[in-house]
Amino acid sequence: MATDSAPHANRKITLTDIAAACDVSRATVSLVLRGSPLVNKHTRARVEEELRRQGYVYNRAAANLRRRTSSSIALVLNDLANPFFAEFATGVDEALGGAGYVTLLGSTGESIAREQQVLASLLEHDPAGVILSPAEGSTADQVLKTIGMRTPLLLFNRELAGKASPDAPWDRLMLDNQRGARLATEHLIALGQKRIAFFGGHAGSSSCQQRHAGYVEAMQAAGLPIEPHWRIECAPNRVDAAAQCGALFFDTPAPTAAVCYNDAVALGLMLGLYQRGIKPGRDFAVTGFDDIAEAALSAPPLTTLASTPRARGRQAAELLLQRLRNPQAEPQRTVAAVQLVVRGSSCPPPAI
Amino acid sequence: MATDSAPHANRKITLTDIAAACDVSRATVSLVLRGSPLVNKHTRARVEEELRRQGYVYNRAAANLRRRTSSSIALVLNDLANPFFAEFATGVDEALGGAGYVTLLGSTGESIAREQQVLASLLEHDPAGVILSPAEGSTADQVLKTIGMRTPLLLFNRELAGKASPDAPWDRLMLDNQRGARLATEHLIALGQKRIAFFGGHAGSSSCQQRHAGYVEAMQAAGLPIEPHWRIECAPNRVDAAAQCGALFFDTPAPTAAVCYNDAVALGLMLGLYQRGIKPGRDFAVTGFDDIAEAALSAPPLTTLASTPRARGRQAAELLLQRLRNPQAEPQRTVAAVQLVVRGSSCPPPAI
DNA sequence: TCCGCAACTTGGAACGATTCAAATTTATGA
DNA sequence: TCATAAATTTGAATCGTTCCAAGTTGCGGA
Repeated sequence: MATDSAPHANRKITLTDIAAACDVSRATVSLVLRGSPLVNKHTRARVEEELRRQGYVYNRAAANLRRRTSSSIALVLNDLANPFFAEFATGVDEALGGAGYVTLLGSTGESIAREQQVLASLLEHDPAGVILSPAEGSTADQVLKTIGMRTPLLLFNRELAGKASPDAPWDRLMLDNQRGARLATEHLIALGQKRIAFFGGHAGSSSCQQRHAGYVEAMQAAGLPIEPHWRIECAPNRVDAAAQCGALFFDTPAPTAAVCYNDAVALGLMLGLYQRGIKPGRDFAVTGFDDIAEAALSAPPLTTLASTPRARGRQAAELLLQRLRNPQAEPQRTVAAVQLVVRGSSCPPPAI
Repeated sequence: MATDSAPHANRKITLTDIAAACDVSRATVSLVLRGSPLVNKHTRARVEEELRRQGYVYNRAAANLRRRTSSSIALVLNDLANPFFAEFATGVDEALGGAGYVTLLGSTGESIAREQQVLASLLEHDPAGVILSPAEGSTADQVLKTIGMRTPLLLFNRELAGKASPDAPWDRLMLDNQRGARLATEHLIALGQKRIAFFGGHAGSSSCQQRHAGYVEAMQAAGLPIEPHWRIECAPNRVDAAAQCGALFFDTPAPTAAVCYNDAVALGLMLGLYQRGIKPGRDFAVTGFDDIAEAALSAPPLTTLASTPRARGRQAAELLLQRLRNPQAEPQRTVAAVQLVVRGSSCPPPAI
């Protein structure tokens, strides 16, 4: 039995309906809605009662139109299905929700064409700002063309390609990939490792380049040799990593440790090692990057770099909100620290 | 060097600007925008050129206001950080994007209070519909109160609690938990297993109840005994599952197989088995539920039920879009089939 | 009694689009 | 050449809200 207060109506209740029912003007109802101190206590009570009674729902779109404001932020991700970005999105939504914004979601699946479409479509909804983790190969010119200067942009995780990129007028939040990989490498070196490979990722990707640079930095600082064929590329997933494992052992002496591009690659590599009868964490040291949920639960648990994606999401949202408050400030580049988490997969080299 | 066509302007270009520049009325520009055949070919070209030149961006909010339409759908998830839901969200966004809708995201983190807030906030943006995977314990009354009848709702994954729920007027998309667990159990029975436990999950959760029911169904159909202490509860994660492993072996003869609540539990159980020197897939059969990414990569690979969350996301979007096209149709309850994926973790019982 | 002031309240014009009936221009045929 | 039909174009109202200038009311003091 439906009560009167749960109307089956499909026509939506507006300010005008409430005003008519209370015999006041729309202006007054509007003031009540926004908690203005101007309205009489008694009037306010009457109006609020009526709002409740009729089940009024505020129409933010109309208000935004009139006030020339916006209460949404577009979040465009290259791969929402990836747990890292799912966590990131959760953090973004958390922080934006707290600030009264709503998240417009767009997932591009690493397709540049779809990125353009998604951005264009979301922009029509007039977001106050955009958080973009670009698809691989996405260029600054493209993004500049669709977003223009009309909406503040915060770039996450990857730089845009193209010569326009370096001095493009947007904010950035990046992970400290280089330092992270350096920490991992230094950790292995401190354990006594000398023959250390860099395993996984595509040399084309900017994050892979940065991580590799950190590895090189630590190796050189320690005066250790960097064998070019100890940099092994593979797609950033477990399956391909497991398949490429053999490439580590083409020549002797083979490496006894590997700094991996990320956790997925590291877990895949450990799988591949097992299959060859090599026990990671005892015969061979492995480090990852990201600290995904499984890292702590693998056998052995994975030494890796925690980037706390949810916190990064919150941070991204904060940075963008800050930009909205202060549109004239200089573009800002923020580099988020990552933290080395030592677990069982890293070990000294086996005694000869 | 910024060109004239990439204006640094912050004032937004509207129909009126274009109309003025082309010396036509706003009505004409509007017709051009929507590709009406009414406008003269020559006029159209002129207007389109000007649109491009000024970098006009359509204001969908204004159009929606006037046309009393909406071009967004709210997606509210109990746990976006969970890969299952991240995949689901990706599927939803994919399908909605294709249909010209934009996704308004909300994540509730299993908090009922936050669910209310998020729903209320998203509703103010006037979505055409809502897809909700409710937080555990969320009730039909609450949801009915915030959403009312004003917006079509599609419920995913979980039923709402409360007596109002059964005949509440919304559509549902559920997984076929019962049949899935039955298939897994039947598969084990076909392998010759007789002593089969049901492992993991909270007996309170509706999905766990359904899966358990499927297990019972298959056992009874095969005339096999169901030992009450062979139903072992644990939190749906690896750590707790591994810890509870011992409970399987309290009495003899112990079970030789387990139907697990989900993959996380199954993987944890396998870990626990290893620790007791029992080799899953040889000494003990294990099945999971969900077919998460790691299921195929564990050792042994996990026999499980694939629920293809991305496809479910697309399906959810489709169902909601269908409802929008036909608001008067009867509420629909859809049960998505799950598919048994046989891998190495299921095996015959060890020879006596 | 009248004025001034505080405390409320309100009409009507925006915001950026769409719609439709009506106006205008162009084309057609006798 | 002119009436008429066809092809374009347009003015003004409208969606649901906000904002501002101006209006109303009641009250205390001169």
